[in-house]
Amino acid sequence: MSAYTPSETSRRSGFSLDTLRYYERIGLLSEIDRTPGGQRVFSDDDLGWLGLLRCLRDTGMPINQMCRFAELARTGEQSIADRVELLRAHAAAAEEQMALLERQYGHLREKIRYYESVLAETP
Amino acid sequence: MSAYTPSETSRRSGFSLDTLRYYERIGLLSEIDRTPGGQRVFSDDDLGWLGLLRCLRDTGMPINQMCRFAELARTGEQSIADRVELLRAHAAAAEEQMALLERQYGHLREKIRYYESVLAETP
DNA sequence: CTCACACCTGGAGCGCGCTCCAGGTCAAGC
DNA sequence: GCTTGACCTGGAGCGCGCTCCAGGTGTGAG
Repeated sequence: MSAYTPSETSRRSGFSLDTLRYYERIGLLSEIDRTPGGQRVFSDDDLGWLGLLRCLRDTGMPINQMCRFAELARTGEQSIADRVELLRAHAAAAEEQMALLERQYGHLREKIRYYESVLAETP
Repeated sequence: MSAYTPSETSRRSGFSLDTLRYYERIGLLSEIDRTPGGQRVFSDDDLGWLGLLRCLRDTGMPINQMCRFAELARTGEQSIADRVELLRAHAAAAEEQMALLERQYGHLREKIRYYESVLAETP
């Protein structure tokens, strides 16, 4: 169970220092340890949680939904069913997003091929 | 070569009326026909262009890059090489985005499975 | 002709997700 | 002990991509 400075945590999580503080302010991060002087000390658990937040962000979950998830997580084991439901709903949204992205990516490739054919015809 | 009212165009393109006007203002749409009274009349070409814009948006291209693309498109055939280059760069970005999304989606599914196993153990 | 509703313009406002700042405090190396 | 650089807080500001508004005009049905 290591301890990490804010900058180390930023480096490892990929969130900026400001973002880490912001996340704490809005309740996405809670109970972050402090030195006697008041500076944050992050734990492996915190890094794990940040990894989950990163995963949710990268798959397009809006902040307020992440807050809801964090809130559930704070209530302990009893909320696991709710949490898994939230994650499943989000996974479904991510699937739709991936499908849309792939479809439009296909159109994009078509468009590129079309332009290439125009280029080939008039050299 | 049909003509479409703004609301019809909105319906078909999926962009709101406000967005259509906004796109015209910032130069993403140009030369939109008008009635003698000043109301917009969209053509099939416009709809096609809007389809392309939709594709670029959905694959995450930022507005200012789309503006650059639109600008190139206005200069005619001579810019096709530049346009195709821009699209290829964007396609590469979209590929990265898809890869990230899929990776994180995988983590999400793992997390869900983990929660499900916790649920299964303590019923 | 009238009415209702779609549309027009310019500009302000908004929601999101950070990011930056001022003005201070803490901690580690010399 | 001093310096230096990392860190603290509260709050303001920002960039993006729209979205909304007020106040007015166009247009098509009846």
